[in-house]
Amino acid sequence: MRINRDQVLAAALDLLDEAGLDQLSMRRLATALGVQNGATYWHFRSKQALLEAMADELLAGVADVGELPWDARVTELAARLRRALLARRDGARVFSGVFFPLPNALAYGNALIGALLEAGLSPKDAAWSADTVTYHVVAHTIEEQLAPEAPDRLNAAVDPLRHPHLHAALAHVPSPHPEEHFWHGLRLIVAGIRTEVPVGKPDH
Amino acid sequence: MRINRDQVLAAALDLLDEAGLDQLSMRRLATALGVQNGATYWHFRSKQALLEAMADELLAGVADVGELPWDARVTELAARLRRALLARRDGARVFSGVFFPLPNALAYGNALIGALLEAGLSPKDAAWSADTVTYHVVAHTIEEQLAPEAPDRLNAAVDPLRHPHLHAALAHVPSPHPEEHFWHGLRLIVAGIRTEVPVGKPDH
DNA sequence: ACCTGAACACCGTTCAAGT
DNA sequence: ACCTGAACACCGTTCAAGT
Repeated sequence: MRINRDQVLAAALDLLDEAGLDQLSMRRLATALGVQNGATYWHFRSKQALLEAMADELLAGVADVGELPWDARVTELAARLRRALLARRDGARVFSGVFFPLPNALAYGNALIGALLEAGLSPKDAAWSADTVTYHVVAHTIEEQLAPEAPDRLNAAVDPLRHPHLHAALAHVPSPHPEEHFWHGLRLIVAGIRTEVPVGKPDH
Repeated sequence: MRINRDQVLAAALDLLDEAGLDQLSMRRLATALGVQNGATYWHFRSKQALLEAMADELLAGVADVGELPWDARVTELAARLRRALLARRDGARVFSGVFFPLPNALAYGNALIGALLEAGLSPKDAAWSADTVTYHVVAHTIEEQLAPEAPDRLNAAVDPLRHPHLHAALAHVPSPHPEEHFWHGLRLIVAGIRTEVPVGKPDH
């Protein structure tokens, strides 16, 4: 059997969908490719390197947004990142285990910071606000992709007397409407960013 | 050798500090306790159960905040959660691998939602805004605890021509001042929450 | 250049048997 | 009640040897 790097990457992403991140092993991957255990190591020098390539593959095209006012651009980039992570099982966890410096991730970071600089933020505020946006996208999406298990255990654990406030909000946590939940948090953050945009830099 | 549940938990947290989450194995833990591999399984039915107990142990006392205006209380809770996660190596990753329904985590969630309900938010907005705050704390702290490796690889990967905006902000990402970075994002989120507090509910 | 075969040094978990 | 000893079914990684 003869395989190339792209085939390994594609097979790894397919195996991710089938088995999930926790069951994704180099040995199962080799078997799926019809090859011996050691063979994939010629194409990726470690499992970590493969996971990084997978993470960046997920982000293909995420940074390609058109001309928009800064706040709509920030929102669009966040939404595109979320959709990209949702496209594969455990996509958000794969991405968060890796985080930065591969091509598509860099393009995303560059586009997001660019929108915030254009809004009039300092480089520092732009970088930090970009992180806040990305933290929300990734953390929200991780929870969204884990959600299946959560609700029953939580309902059983919350004592209305000991945790009255949590109990009052229990119908909304974890959210049965992840899409709205996502937008709510993103709107909050963009509203917060807007408060630090200097006056005289209106966006629309 | 005779051990009890508390000793296993304490030894696990010490091993976490020494070895880090990735090197924390049930076998190393047994060895540290001077006991055979199977022995810890009498006290915790799985590694996952042990990690959950560790996560909740980290959060001891986090919810114990005094009477404060709602926004100061939200800020205080977030800061206390961050400090609790920073207290042990990889604390944020341990917590994020587990997330909810143990006693100290429930107390934290209850206190945070309580502050937001008192601000005048609906249960839904309170629950969702609480999640946004917690996402920020956890994601920020994970990155803060990983930081050692990140900066050089990133500097090498950013091409000033291809990523001009990212390049302009490179001194701030990853942040050399995690404390300020944390407060910046938290302030943003609290400012965003303030925009959805109904009028006639001033807090100070 | 790219794969096989086989090994090394680990894992989490289970469970009969002991005390 | 709590631990030992030993096994089961896995891991990631390396590397001489083959083609």
